[in-house]
Amino acid sequence: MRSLKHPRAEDLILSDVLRALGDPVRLEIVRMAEGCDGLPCNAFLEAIPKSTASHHWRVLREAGVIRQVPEGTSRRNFLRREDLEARFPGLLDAVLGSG
Amino acid sequence: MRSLKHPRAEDLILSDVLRALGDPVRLEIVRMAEGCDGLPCNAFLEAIPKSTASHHWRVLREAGVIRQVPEGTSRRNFLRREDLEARFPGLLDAVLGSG
DNA sequence: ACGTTTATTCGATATTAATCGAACAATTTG
DNA sequence: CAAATTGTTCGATTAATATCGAATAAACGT
Repeated sequence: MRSLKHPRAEDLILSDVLRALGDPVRLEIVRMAEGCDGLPCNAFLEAIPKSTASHHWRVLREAGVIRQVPEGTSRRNFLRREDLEARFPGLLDAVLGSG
Repeated sequence: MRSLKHPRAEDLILSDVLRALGDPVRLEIVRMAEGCDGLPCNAFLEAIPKSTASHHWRVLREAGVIRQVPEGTSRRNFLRREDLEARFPGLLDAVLGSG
């Protein structure tokens, strides 16, 4: 369960980030992740099945929106605020700040 | 060729806007539209076929990113800056400002 | 009316993406 | 080692999207 590939900050691609965020479910995930650093992947397992959630976490990770850190059998999810800010200044704030 | 449906500013949906922008071709269109108010739809017809371009303009229009104003047999395309700014402050600038 | 210009719509195809159950993998704990 | 916990991967299905040529439509000029 190791080997989680994360793109480097300087390799983030804007259209990939926007597409990752351009899905209602993932937008919900990201909003939930805001202010909840270290959120586990099953954060809202009553709402959607494990495999679906896993898929969305993966899309977010591969786009560089979140970073996943294994911890036991679980893993903690972090928004890549600094990396996103460095590459696309103001973007994450704009996305999170909007109702 | 009339009846171009545009969503109202207050009805813009963030995930729709992000998905519209989350495509390399459309991002290119929007970047080109920046500073080129009134761009016609065939702005870069050497690059992509008419029908494909029309499709992308439509996605952008229906998401509320651009406004299309008929003018003769053509139509002028405008970024909906104010509307986007009112609904999602900082978003468009962040998208356009990033390399 | 006719042709030209500009753009949309249709139809078909191909690709990508979302969903979710079942099986599997990795880690921790007893 | 066995069981429990947490996620991933597989496989299948369904839905959405991208692409583009050909036909169509609308507005304009002559």
